[in-house]
Amino acid sequence: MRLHPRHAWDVTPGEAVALQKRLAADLVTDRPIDLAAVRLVAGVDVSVKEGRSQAAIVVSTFPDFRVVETVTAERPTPFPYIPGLLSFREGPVLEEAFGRLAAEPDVFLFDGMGTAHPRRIGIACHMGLWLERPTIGCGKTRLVGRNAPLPEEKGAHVPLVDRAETIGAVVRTRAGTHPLFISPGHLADIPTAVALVLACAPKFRLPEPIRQAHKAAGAFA
DNA sequence: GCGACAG
DNA sequence: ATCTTGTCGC
Repeated sequence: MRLHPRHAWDVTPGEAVALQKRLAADLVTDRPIDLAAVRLVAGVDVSVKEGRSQAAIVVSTFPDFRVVETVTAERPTPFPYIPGLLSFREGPVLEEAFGRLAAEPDVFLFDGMGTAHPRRIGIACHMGLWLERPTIGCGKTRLVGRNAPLPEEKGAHVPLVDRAETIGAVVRTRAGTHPLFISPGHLADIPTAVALVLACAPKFRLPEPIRQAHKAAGAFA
């Protein structure tokens, strides 16, 4: 895919925070995804083994999830894990993997946050700027925000709120399991992000594209 | 100063 | 994220 890099990744944590504040102003997080037009969805994930970061992007058809393309990339892990700065740890290897992608997915699902972030720019937002295509953040645990009790039934969702701002939604993709923290990345909005994630998780807690990417990322020794 | 803290 | 076997439950 053609990428649109906005800066180099070799920065200090302090510089990373400054970059996030500048980039956040360019995000579009109130645009509905045209769900009826979605034909291809991509799942994005990174695993780390012995100081090496391994990225996988798996593109599949929607809504039947048949894999049409898988790309991977691997390189030394360049940045420590610091809550709020995940992009700077996983961005470089993802950039390399995106560059190898031939397909042009209609939407990308990320393992991590979108706007549900202290500065409203999680990894799904950040890479969305590189892709200039709709992206969605799918966190397995909370980074920031509070929410009202979530009903037990599959499909239930409540707003995720931080500093009086609704930044995403807590979503029950499956009864009897922990919910997902969903938020728009770039070129998306909360309602359609939630709807797409639910459509991508007909059977398991995690959306199918992310399950496929997770499997691919951890599967190349 | 004391907690919280995506992957 | 990763270290790690068997085991409880649908």
